[in-house]
Amino acid sequence: MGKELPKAYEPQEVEGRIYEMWEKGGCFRGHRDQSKKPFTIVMPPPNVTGQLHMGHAMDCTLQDILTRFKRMEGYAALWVPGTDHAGIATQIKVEEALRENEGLTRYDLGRDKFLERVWDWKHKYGARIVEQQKKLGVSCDWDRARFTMDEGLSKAVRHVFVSLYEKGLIYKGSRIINWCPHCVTALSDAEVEYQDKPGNLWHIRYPIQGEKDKYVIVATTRPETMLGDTGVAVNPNDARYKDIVGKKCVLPLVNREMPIVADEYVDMEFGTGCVKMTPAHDPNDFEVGLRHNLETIRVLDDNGKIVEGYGRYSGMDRYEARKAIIADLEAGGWLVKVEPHQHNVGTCYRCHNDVEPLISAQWFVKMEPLAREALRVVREGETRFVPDRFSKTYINWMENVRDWCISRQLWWGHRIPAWTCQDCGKMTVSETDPTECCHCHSGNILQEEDVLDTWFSSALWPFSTLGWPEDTEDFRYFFPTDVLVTGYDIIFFWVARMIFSACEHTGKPPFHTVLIHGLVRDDKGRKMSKSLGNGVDPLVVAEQYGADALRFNLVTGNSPGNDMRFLPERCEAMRNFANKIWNASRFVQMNLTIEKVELPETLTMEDKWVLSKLNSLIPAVTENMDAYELGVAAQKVYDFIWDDYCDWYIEFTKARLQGEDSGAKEQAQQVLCYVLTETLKLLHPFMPFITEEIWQSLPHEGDYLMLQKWPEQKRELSFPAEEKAMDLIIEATRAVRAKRSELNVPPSKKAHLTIATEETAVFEQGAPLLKRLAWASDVTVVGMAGASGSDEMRKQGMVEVVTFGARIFMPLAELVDLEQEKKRLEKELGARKGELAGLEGRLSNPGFVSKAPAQVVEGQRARAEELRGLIVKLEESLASLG
RNA sequence: GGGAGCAUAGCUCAGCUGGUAGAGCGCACGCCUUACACGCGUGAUGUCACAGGUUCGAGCCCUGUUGUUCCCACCA
Repeated sequence: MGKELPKAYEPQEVEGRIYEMWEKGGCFRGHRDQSKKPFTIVMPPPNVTGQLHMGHAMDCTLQDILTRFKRMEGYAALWVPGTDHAGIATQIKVEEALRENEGLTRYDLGRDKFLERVWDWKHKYGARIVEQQKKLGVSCDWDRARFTMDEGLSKAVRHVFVSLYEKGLIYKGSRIINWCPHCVTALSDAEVEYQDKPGNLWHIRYPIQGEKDKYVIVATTRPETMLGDTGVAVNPNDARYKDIVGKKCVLPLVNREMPIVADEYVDMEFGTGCVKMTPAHDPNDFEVGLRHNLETIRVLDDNGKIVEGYGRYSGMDRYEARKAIIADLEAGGWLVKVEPHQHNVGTCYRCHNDVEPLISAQWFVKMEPLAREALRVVREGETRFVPDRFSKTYINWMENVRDWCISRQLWWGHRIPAWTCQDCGKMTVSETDPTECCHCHSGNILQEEDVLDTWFSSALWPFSTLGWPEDTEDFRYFFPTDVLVTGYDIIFFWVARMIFSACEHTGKPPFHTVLIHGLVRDDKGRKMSKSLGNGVDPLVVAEQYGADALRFNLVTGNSPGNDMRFLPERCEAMRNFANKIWNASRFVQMNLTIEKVELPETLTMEDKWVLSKLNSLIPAVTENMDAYELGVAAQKVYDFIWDDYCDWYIEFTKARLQGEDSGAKEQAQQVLCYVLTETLKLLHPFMPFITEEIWQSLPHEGDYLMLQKWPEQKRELSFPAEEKAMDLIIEATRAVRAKRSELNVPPSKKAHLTIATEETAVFEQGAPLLKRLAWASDVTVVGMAGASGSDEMRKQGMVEVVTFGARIFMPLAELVDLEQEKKRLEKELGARKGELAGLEGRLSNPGFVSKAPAQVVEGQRARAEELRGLIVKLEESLASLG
């Protein structure tokens, strides 16, 4: 207490210190407490590859707000942090570094040595992420931090794999999958991003066998795949090609004989109506091939190069081969025409190179049985998306989901726990490393080389982090978790998979609410990206404006699920807000004489007004929080602090604080402190640092603001009459100020106010407030005893201001331009009459009176009554001007 | 080809279950009114995309149109 505070808030000085205090105090720890309800959030684990970006900052902020709110509400709050090993992404990074620094590939090092390097990387960057998160003020339980490749989580992965395998829900098979030749691995469907790219449609002539000068003309966007063609298909209903179905054609350049088949798949309208079939490199062709027994011939190797056996093309990269093949087709007269064609190309979500569909032996999760329950829990509302529209996205995806390719040809990840016997060929799948074949007991077994999709382990995150599959106390108490907060961009990758995984393995959906937020874009609305160089580093912003300002920026001014633009000037505005609170607190602390905050027995009108305002703010904010309308909640607190507390209440108290009456002084201090303290609690989830810092320096009980009880509405602190009365005072203050401003009277020039009103009691009480805030030398309140008094004052050359509650006179008439004043009055009168006419129209409408809620009708009646009174006063005032 | 979002003040956006529009920034004028110039006071600015409909009443609900962004989908 009594500590001298700097004039401007310095977040850099405060934040680190406060965070350390919380950590030391164990404030973040989630304690199992049977007397409390748990509230659990698991953090979407950031990749160990990178650093925090603005999207993470938003994601963390939302989670932190919810966690802090629930913790204050009395829940046993637990927020589990962690990081993801991010298979492909991390492996690529480490490989790049290896190549750049040492000119080596992972193969040069070998699997074990390479993995050591990745672990080094993980330790370095994983720690950095934690540091960054702490700067934002996240209140997660660091003791429970997990990594997807921790021993416990790896056990969970093995357990799930074996369990699904034994249920027949995991299988290995040769199917068309998406292959990234750059990352040299298979991808799941979700990992392919489709982009419209300009390309060509090449029309190629395939001669019909045994018939001179007869051809079929096929159209293709990927001519290099022709090397793997094993047929041509036409639509069975296509009259043009009826006669050639069943015949054979010859593949140019390769001279392969291929059947011409009829299949419904072919669209007669597109291209020439003839389609070359490449079953090994196109998912549709693969299907057609199955129906017609076409051969599958793979012509691209894992690196996207043409395989052996194709002469000069062999060894060529796919793009090189395309050029060469087109050139040769042209030279041979096989190329009929080329037309530009926009087409949808699949690209790798990690490296953005074109993906090649190809046949490969991979592991899959059978989705149909798992999707059933995952659909049910969302359809029946056991798991709810906020905003609700995302449940449609989810359902639509889940309804159409295909089997999930989970094997990756990488080294970094959970190695597939399957061993093939070199003697009998049988597969052993086991949670613990087997020493012999489960079938023939031969010791000659070899483990699969591949690892699992990163998302296979993240899918288990909500329960694997709590100790599952062990039956741990944490798991029993904290699971299912409550809210999952994430961006809409990973609903398919992650949210969907967590839901079906939890349903399958724990029998429960992993959380009851999925809070979806949008992307943080740059100030021009573009995605922030490394290549554009338009990314804004949250830590730089936090350093400059304070983490609280950054957090407040990220949660206000946007609505759930929608993207937001990051505008630096908004950070400035939020920093100004922080500073405003800081200075309000400095004011409260100046000459503070109380040591304990207790509301006094007797309260003034303005005390009751502010308490009453606060009292209705509390449930409003709480309701918004419960409805996940965090931005609205924050905005309400902001408005209360700036408008009600600072602009009005603090000003109201100055008269008492600077007066002689020590009792009144103390009373004002009590109310100031009380309201500030309660407000700091409401603001704390949004701006944890500054609120804690201020709270610590105010009279308080308890150790930490962050562990205080969330405010509750109190019936005895609701004062509607005083709110109304103060409205009159505030309105009068405004009216006087407006008039003075209009007349260009500086605040230093005080004027005596004479207030004619029917609410004499209110204005007498409010006189000291008006005197101060309306820059009056003195205030005299007279009754509204007829127009005579008013006329008298007008005669004395007073300026008159008319409000709902009063006529206010001040001796500034010499400054008034009569004509302008008349115009102004006429304008206001016109507007007021217009408003009244509207109201009267509505009130005389039987439909409105009978159908609208009584409360609304009553409100409008009262308003009309007020307006009538005002209009009378305005008319008189106008008349007096002649 | 399906689905979704958005269109509100000069800019960026709020607007909860329908009761006649708000914020921040910017702009204009005036202020060092002893917490704050990262501030204070006052003010200007909107056919809430367009057209219909439901309703006593629509920025908000329904239908359609236009523009725009995104997601999903195997059209070679």
